Amino acid sequence: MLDAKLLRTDPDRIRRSQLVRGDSLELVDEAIAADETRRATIATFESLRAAQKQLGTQIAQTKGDEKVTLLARTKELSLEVKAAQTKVDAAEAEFTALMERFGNIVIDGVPTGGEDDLYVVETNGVPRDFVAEGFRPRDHLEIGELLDGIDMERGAKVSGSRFYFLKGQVARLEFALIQYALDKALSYGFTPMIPPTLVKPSAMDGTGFLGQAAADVYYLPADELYLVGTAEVPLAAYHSDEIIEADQLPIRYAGFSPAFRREAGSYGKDTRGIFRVHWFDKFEMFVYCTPEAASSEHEKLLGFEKDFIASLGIPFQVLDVASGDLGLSAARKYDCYGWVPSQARYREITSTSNCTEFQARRLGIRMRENTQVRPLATLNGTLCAMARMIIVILENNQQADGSVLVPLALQPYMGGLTVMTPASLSSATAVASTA
RNA sequence: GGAGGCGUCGCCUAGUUGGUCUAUGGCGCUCGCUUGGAAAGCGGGUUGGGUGCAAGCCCUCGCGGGUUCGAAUCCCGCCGCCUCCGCCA
Repeated sequence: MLDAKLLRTDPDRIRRSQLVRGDSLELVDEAIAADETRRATIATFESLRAAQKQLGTQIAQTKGDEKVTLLARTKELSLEVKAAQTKVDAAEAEFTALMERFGNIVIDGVPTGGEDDLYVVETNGVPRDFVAEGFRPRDHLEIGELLDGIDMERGAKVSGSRFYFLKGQVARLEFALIQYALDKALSYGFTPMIPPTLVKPSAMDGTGFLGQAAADVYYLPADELYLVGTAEVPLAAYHSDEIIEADQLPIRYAGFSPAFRREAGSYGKDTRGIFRVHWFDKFEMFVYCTPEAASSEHEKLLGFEKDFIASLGIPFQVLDVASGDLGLSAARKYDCYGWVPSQARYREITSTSNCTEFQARRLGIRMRENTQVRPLATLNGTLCAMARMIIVILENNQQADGSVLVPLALQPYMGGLTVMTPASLSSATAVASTA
């Protein structure tokens, strides 16, 4: 939600943002008109209501004939107040409906363009040269199957397409990632959280996922609950309708949860393996801070993501996401793309968004600074999306025989295991390395 | 799931025969006086939101409807919490 005042004080700021987002400019004028209508109806209502109150006070103080005289006047006034109230409700509803169609104001400096415009900010690490090493890199599914660690067929049998089982060594790899991510989050100063995965419509809507992204969300009509696509939703709604003292900020949570996505509109896209799935587990960072600190917090979140990815030895790029591809809530977004050898390109593995006050306004989250109460800023960032991190680990660390070296950082979390080995290879190796 | 009770401005609380409730008191917080400094004491302030330069005005007693000239107070629905029972990781 945008600041309604901005419509009156600086509509051009909104227009500029709409332009680079590729969103409607007419919407701005419609909203301004609706705002004026709304304010007029409110003014009418308030003056009528004031008159009614005054009359009511007089009635309470009088008796007898005088009271009867006063009462005779009240009925009509009451009807007028009710009519005015109805108009206010209608005008407010129309205004709100228009306001909810606005995406967040894009921060100056965000590159303009759409989904296909990739602005690479930096490249980190060097992809392995498999040609020089003399073998064709397998893709993650092939490796996963050799390790007897990813089972798509049974995933489909049990739950349908885009579902999977992680098994044995790869399941263990996820557990290691979870534990490692937790320790990393603690070292970054985050409070660990395990949030609910089913949320009410208000939480889903407040975080901006019921707008253009609504078709991508699982819904349980019998219970009026949504399955979250990210822990961002419960972590943002956690402080909804609260006022937080400014000296408590920033608040940093790292939430672990499953993420459910219908992937509507991505039929036929990334159908192989666990790159694009209906469910995966994820460690998500979430920050509440002052609007003034939002940009620097955003850089910090990006820094944590880079540190995490680099610590696992994955080559990656950082992208400054173009204005037209920001989604509803983000004012700026950085994606980290990890190197995927089988595709010989970088693919998205993490994403961090600065939502400024946009989500906070929708969710009623404010901060008190001295005597002033105003919306705060919220930011989110992926610490570790398990499925995709498993993909890049398996592919980047594979060896010619199908075994996979465990990243040094994860070895302590896998009981010292240094290599994941296909069942077809000598079991002596596996036994020796787990010992 | 069944039965009953409750839901007031940070916390606790008054209010329940509908009308000056523009919501009482305490705690906490805060400002001032006092003090060498502090405590105590005394005095003021303290729910949020909208609008306005301001004074002010309007909204807000879990949420949403209704009755009424008028609702914290009466009625209906919903939500949440507590107690007991049933079921169950």
